[in-house]
Amino acid sequence: MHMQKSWWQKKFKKAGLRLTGPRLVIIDILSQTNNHLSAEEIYLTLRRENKSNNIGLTTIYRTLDVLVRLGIVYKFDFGDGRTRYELSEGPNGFHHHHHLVCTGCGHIVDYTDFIDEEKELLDRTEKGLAKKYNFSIHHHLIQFYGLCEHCR
Amino acid sequence: MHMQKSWWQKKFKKAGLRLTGPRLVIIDILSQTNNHLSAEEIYLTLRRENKSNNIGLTTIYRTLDVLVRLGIVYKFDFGDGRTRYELSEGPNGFHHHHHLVCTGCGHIVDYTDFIDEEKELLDRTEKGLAKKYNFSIHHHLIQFYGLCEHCR
DNA sequence: GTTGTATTGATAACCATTATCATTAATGAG
DNA sequence: CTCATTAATGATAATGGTTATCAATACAAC
Repeated sequence: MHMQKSWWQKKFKKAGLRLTGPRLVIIDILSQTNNHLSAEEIYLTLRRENKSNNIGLTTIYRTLDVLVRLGIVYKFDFGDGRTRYELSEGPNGFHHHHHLVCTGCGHIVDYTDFIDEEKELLDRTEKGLAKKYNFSIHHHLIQFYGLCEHCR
Repeated sequence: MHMQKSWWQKKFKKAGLRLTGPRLVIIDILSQTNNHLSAEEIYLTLRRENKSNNIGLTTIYRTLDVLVRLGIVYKFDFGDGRTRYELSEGPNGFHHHHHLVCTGCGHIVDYTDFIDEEKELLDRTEKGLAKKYNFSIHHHLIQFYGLCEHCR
């Protein structure tokens, strides 16, 4: 009786990488939250929840790197001096969104409004750019910056 | 016989900031290039061109910070571990563009294609987001990532 | 020119991230 | 299941971009 492999387990297999304890735990942490965690936040969450008290910070960084390379996790810079990460796909399938960043308090809004319109234009732009500049384009980044109601 | 004040000189005045030698030189460096310079690159360019051999790296960082606050310079993270800067407006007026980033070699293409279409959608999106999430939005960031022909 | 104060520069400190390397554990063969 | 191979881990130290400190300097208003 075998458990169904999840989407990311398949990616690990295909890349010839091992499915280790720390990697499972880190993906678990990321799948439990809607926040955009930094490496240190993942590390602290791990300790707090006793998921596995002895995963080193180094391993967190290395694992995140692997996850980004496999496309399982997206990497963001919101300007607060630390890199932040989020799962590219939730348990219920893709959940494509962009970000609205408050430059006052750092609050992040994940918005899905306008995504369809944006997507249409982005696809077109992407194709045009790829052809004109001879690039193979993998992904894009859209962020809006401003002040939220509290920081106004 | 007075020299006409440039657009950024007015911004300094309005903010009550002094127009110092180092600040003039740093803006000059930025206006001489189409590249996206890091603080250290500005520092080295300065030395190389003997613009003023004794401007400290600290001053570069501080000045860039001021310039960003005044909206004279835009700040970017292209994923190579150093912040990069470019003038928001060239000597010939605005020159709005977005960036295409090669994740292989770090090469950056400033593209203006599709900007008009993008602008229309972005304005609309911006208004919608501002209203729905009660933000005052100041600027946005769009980047495409991929591999250039050499890194393919 | 004088003066008050913002700005500067040398230095040290900071802190997120990466390199090192001996130890541990996932995986596949038998 | 057991073993051997080798990828992965974790403690520690190192790296490197950026920021804090503080005495010295220079801009700008009078």
